[in-house]
Amino acid sequence: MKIGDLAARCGLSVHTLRYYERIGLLPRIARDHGRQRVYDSAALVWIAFLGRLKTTGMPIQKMLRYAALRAEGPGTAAARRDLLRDHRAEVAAKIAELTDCLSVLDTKIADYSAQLSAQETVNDQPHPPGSL
Amino acid sequence: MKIGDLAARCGLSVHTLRYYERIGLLPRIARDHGRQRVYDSAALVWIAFLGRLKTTGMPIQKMLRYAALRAEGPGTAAARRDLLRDHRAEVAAKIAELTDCLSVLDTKIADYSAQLSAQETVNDQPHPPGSL
DNA sequence: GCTTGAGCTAGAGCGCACTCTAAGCGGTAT
DNA sequence: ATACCGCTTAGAGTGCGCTCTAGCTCAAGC
Repeated sequence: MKIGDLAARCGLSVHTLRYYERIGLLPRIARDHGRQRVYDSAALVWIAFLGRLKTTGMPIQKMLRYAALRAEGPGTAAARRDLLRDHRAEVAAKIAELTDCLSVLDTKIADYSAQLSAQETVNDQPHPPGSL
Repeated sequence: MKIGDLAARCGLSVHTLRYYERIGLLPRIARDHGRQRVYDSAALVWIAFLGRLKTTGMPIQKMLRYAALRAEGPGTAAARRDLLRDHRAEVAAKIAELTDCLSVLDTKIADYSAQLSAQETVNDQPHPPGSL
């Protein structure tokens, strides 16, 4: 698979794929005779996982630490687990925070709706119930 | 309340408060005789709400639209409600996305833990159960 | 009255995560 | 064989959201 194919499949741009490689997020990619990168499906799996980390707000520096541990081999499993545990806690906290904000938004939206339907009632009924 | 007091109370820096004002996120603030900003507690409430929007990932451009509607007066209640509804949907979607990622992380963490405890068993028991 | 600290403005600088450009090479279709 | 498309590199540029600096005024405490 060449870089354009991979880009189409993983949803990142060609530019971004080369950028990720440059900074060390992707391991060194094999090249064909013409020095063009050749990817295998493992790259796709790894990129998908990076996408999860990104979605959950992990900064690139931390992804790099994880990628470096991964590149070091199986001896770093404990460190990688700890890093993910740490991140998991952050994600859980973020979900709690968002859930909290959601209820604030709901209150605010309900307030606006109440305000608007009161306004509408006034407009629609110059002689509201009980005023006659 | 002067800008330093407000900064201490709302958790934003003095720089950020002036920046927010400059771009229009905060309404024009009253000044004292020496041209220093004087805030009232309404500013604190507004900033707290902006904080909620920020926490939930609303970009400044969208906050500016909301702030502009707010500054226009009560006639914009419907537009503001719609904007918040729209944002509420995004936040709910984000929560769902994060929750999804959380289970991926949990799986990954469990995999590492299983791997590690298998490793540990091998190390601890040169003659594991059944090998004698 | 003098120092010190806080506030003022305009504008420059920063960190992050891309995103794009320029200039050039390689392989394929016509 | 020529045109074109995708790939290559190094490095510059972008957009966001601050964050800080320089050079100044102002106000309060000693």
